[in-house]
Amino acid sequence: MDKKTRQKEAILRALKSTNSHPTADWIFTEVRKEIPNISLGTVYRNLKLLKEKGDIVELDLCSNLSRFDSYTEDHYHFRCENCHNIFDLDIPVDHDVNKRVTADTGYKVTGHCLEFRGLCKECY
Amino acid sequence: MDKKTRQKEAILRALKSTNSHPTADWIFTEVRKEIPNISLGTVYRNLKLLKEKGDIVELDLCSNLSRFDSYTEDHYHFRCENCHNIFDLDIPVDHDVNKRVTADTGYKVTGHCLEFRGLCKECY
DNA sequence: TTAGGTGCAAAACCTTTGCCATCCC
DNA sequence: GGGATGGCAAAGGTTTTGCACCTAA
Repeated sequence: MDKKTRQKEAILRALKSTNSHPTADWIFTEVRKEIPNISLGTVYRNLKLLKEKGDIVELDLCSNLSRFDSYTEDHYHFRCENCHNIFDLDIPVDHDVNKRVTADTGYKVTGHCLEFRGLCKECY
Repeated sequence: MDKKTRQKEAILRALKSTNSHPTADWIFTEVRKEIPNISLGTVYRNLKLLKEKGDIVELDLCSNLSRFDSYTEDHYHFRCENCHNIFDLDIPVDHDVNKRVTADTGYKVTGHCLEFRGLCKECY
């Protein structure tokens, strides 16, 4: 298993050539310049292999994933990795961290998203 | 605009009846008990309307969204809300926060995901 | 009366998978 | 040779959209 192939090497090279956290489709477009008949399925399969091997990571990013809540106050979440439930956390939201990161990085930070993960009380 | 309809009211009621952060499909299943011929499209449309009105929120949760990175060290990200680029942040990762939240909440926290947002240096 | 909402189905996306050919080890 | 991989296309899952009909105000 884990053969070295042109496709896999080109995918890894494309990923290393950027720090823009690309999507599979971006990588596909990029690699196709070199291997015009590579298929998107191959890109997905190799990204999966590279991830399993630890050469790359699939990023945990925050985004609206069509999960809804009628509780509209700003709060943090905890996700159980066993039962996959998401729980509201009753801990204070750190609003000052936005200012601190703005000062530290130069980006104009207006908000943040923080999620904890592990095992819930039932699954522990 | 913003008419009151049976469908919209049932959707909001379903959402208020739970704190499980449901998906559109869960809401669809739930509301269908009351309005058997409601369509999934209507659920999506009303969730969008309710969100715009501020009655509900669509949650910002962390997840693997098929964005990849060859930089495998643990680090935080900043997302520009104007140009939508994602930048690596060169600030220390707070590993202790997992322990603190474990102590405060009773959940067994083993990791967290933190993302900042706002405007990047170019867009500011 | 009429702008906005609904149901239905099709389209649009994105990701995975099955199949068979092909390529390395 | 034979298991791993690739190309292709079809299948899956989720969300959006076009359209004709309906309904609340």
